[in-house]
Amino acid sequence: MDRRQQKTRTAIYDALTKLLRKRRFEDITVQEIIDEANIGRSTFYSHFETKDQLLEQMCDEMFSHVFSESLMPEKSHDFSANHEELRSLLEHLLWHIKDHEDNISSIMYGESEKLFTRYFSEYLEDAFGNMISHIDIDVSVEFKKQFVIGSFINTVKWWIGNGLAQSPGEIIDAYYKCLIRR
Amino acid sequence: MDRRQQKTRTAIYDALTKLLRKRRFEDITVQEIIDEANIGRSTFYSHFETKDQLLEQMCDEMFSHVFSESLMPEKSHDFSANHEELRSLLEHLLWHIKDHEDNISSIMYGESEKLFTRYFSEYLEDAFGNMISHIDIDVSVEFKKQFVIGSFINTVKWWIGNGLAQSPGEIIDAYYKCLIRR
DNA sequence: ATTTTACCGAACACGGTGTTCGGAAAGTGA
DNA sequence: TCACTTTCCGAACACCGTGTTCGGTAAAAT
Repeated sequence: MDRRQQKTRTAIYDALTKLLRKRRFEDITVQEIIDEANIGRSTFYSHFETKDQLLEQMCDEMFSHVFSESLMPEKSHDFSANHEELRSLLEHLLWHIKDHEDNISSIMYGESEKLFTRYFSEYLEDAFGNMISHIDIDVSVEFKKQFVIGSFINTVKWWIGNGLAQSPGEIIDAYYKCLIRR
Repeated sequence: MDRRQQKTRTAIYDALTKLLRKRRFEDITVQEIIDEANIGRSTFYSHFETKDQLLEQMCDEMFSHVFSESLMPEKSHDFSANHEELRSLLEHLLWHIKDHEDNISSIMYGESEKLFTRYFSEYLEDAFGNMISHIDIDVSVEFKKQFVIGSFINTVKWWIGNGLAQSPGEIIDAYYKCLIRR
């Protein structure tokens, strides 16, 4: 693969990441990205069809790394027997997020937040999967799913919004305490 | 007050409401609103400085009605003694939302969802207020607040997203079951 | 050395936003 | 009814951001 392509690609990503630290994606102009990345206008458009596609691809790359396969449990695994395992999976995930703090914090404001929520939901639906059906409350499965996953994502967003002030362990702890109430 | 003003104002609101049923606010053009409302361009801009201001004012009016003062408990009221009271307050609130189903459902997609969340948070912070500090879990007050309010808003969003399929009572029921776990 | 590929950037077409202004029409008050 | 005030109308305009085009240059691949 041509080195030139890689260079401009990362230049664009870096430029956008930097700009996202100061304003929301919607308010950033293609011209600004171009200037910051120090590339030509047509070069930008030969890499990305639109500004939105750039964001989508950048998020794609990042989130697929954060939620990497290595973190996924076996589909068939049964967490009901062992809550500790799910717990450590989630904590692991938060550590990954912490690793990408810079990028993620930038992305979490404005329109791009929704991409995060989408990815996160999909991932967690697998992660929580059969654990949810084992929660013994007289409420529809759909509602339970919505509640458990929604409140987790919420918590993570809150955590990120607060600048990741707590450790992943503390967050999972608090989340579990609120959810399980032993 | 001049009848003409009222007429164009409601014409604009109605037009936007109608258009919002089909696409997101970001994708709606001022020209479309004007055509739908059947008014002149400069008339639109004599009522609203920008397209965004229109949305904001419309939401302002609507949400302040949904979360109307009549629903607010006394600031000093202590819900800890009587969960039933908070419960009926929340159910009451959901009925109000159901009354405005048309408008709210439209607004809940796209950028405008955030306005809803903002209003809702502010309102609930008052409503839940001192109830939260009485939840006996070893977790910071900030976290509890985030968890309780966040999961409630989440639930309501989910409910709206599903076309308000359940009754307000059912929703509050399920929410309480998940939150309290007696 | 030749060919392929990527980059450059000025110029352009297009579409949406918000402004201006003179004239028409509707409301107000005597 | 007549003057007057307010609102509405809409065409024309300036402005800005998006995405395209194309001839030329530089870098990489063979």
